[in-house]
Amino acid sequence: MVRTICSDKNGMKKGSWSEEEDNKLKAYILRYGHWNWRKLPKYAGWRIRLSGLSRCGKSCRLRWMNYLKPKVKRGNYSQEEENIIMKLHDELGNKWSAMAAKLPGRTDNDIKNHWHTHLKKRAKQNGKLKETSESSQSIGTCQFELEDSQQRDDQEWALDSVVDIDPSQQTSESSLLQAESSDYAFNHAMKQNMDDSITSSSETYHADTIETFWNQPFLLENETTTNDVRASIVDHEFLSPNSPIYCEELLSRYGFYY
DNA sequence: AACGACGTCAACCGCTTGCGG
DNA sequence: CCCGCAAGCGGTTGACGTCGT
Repeated sequence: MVRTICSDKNGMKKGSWSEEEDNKLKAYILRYGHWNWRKLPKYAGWRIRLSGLSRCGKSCRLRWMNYLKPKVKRGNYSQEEENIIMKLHDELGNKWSAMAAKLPGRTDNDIKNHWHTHLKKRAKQNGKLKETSESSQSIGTCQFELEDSQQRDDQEWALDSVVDIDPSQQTSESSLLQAESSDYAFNHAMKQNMDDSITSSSETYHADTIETFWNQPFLLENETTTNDVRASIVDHEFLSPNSPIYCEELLSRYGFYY
């Protein structure tokens, strides 16, 4: 199922991601944001190719978007989700990203795969059914159900944006959503900081800081205190001082800090 | 048990789009 | 307006799993 690990001519690793790489990428993005995918691995691992992340930016982006990003659901499609995908495919064609936008937690890649492996056949069968019996009552009923479920899902998903969390955490989850919606501003600030850092006279210091990030061992929640972590995050110069909520939420959501 | 055919899905590739200089 | 770069998108690949013979 997974590709074997190999390298391209630039020494960039290809193939399946190891757990360690996942952890590093996740930790890096949670800490610094993804202000520039192409430069991410450069800043993150270029100087420390042997112990860092020797992946191209595209690969990093894909891994994050399809696998590591919070709230990404995989597999176990519900009947309603499948119905919606089929309906959307009817309307939109192979616009996987547009479909993903309407199916929170699902990625375009995942929907595409699910379509090709499960739903395409069903769609063909339905097509045949339609051909043989345009006015078939069963299909009419089916379409009603789809529209009905779509409306219901739209409502539920609006609420479900805050999903599978315990009620005591809902406030912070909402805050995270707010923080996520300001990703652009945050990433822009990050980029500014990074660009400044690279071009400034203190380049060595910043590069070393990032290098340290990749080389230092992961600290699990029980190895540090929340206050220490909070202080570490807020004190870190790469983080926007304007996004304490973001920091707070990373902690409450992931419970760790690298 | 062995083997081939088929299914699944993570990851890659190349093209398109959008944006800033 | 043009050019270059980065991100996004959709098609395709390929390795592993599963099933049938």
